[in-house]
Amino acid sequence: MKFTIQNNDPKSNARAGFIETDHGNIETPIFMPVGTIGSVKAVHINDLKDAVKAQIILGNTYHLYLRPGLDVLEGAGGLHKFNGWDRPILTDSGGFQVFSLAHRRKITNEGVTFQSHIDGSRHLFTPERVMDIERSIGADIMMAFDECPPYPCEKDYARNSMNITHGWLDRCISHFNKTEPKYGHSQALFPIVQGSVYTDLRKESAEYIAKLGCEGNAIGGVSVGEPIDLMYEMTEIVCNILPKDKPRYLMGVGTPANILEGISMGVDMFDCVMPTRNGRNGMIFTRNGMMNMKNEKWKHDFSPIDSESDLYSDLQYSKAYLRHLFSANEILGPMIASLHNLHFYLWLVKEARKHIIANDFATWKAQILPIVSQKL
RNA sequence: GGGGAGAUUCCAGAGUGGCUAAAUGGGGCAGACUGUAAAUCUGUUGGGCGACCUUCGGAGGUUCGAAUCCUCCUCUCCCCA
Repeated sequence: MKFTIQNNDPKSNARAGFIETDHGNIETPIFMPVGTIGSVKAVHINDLKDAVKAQIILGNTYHLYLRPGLDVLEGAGGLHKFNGWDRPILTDSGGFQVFSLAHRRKITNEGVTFQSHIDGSRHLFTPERVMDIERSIGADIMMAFDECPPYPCEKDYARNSMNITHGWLDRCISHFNKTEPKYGHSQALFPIVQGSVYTDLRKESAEYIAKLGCEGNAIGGVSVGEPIDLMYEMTEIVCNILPKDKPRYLMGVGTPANILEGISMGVDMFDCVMPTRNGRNGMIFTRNGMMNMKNEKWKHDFSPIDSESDLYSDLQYSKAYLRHLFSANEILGPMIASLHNLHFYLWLVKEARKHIIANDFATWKAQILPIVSQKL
């Protein structure tokens, strides 16, 4: 994996670049659709490639390990072959599930004992085990196994959690270096900065990770319910410490506004369930603001879903029809909305990239941010 | 023609003397959603939007008090001829 910066925005820390992987290049800043269980919910691979123009998607170690399981994934020849996505894939390590499935796990220095949310069976995840699983999945970018602390979180807990994450990280790197990719393409390992909302912990964690010289670095433990200003504050602190010549990944973020702010702080990669989950729940993001397509106000609005978009379905279907699909609980509604939202998110980062290269990102951001954030 | 059951708030459907503006479900309306246990979850749904007023087929009656009891009327459904 190789990261090249093409241009730095003169008035912010935003930068445009590209990442080269064995499955193709990724232009940054980039948004990565989330495909937890090996599928970006409600969206076909073909649409993801041709309509959304997604460049990289996510998978999740914990979920894929439980189902379909490693025998199936290895039998298929890795996740790329299994789901037909031949572009880059990033796998989250299951660290977020340490947080989201908090009531069914136990954390020790050794690792985490999980109880499966599917059948209640117990599983032990250690850093070594997670590296092995991510090797079996075959992601181009593997995330280190971390603990994502909740918010709010006492400082003592946050410090201890950060130290555990750092200890696990050392073991991840060591095991990563001892093992080989299984499918002939190279894999990179990204460590994850933690430290909750405490500036000194965040600095300590970022400095710890900056020294390791990994191929890319991630900021975790944000977007877990903390005030947005705190998220921005932590992101900024960490970005200023992480190496400039390596991609920075802000995990789990976020709204269009969050992404624009993140880019201006120097973040290169984002992922979030919001475009797909909110899409399934009837909410769409557009360059003119956010719309709840279930609302009565669209009932007789026969104009295209998004007339400024170049996505076929945005022009083909009307707002009234999309509202009807949601009212009738038709599966096509979530499909159209998810596709639309992903297309918009990818459009947004592509536009941002264009303006970074044109040296007017900050101006453009100031202009578009209030517009995309409003409710229609 | 004979016998029986029933009419409840947008719909379906509980309720059978006061705790009932009325269960529950559906529908409607609105909100939430940030490394996905999510095609999910939450709120609200007579009016005035205060301690107030009008509701449970219609009219009358019993009672301190009725959606709930009585009388008549209207309509619906079922069974037997």
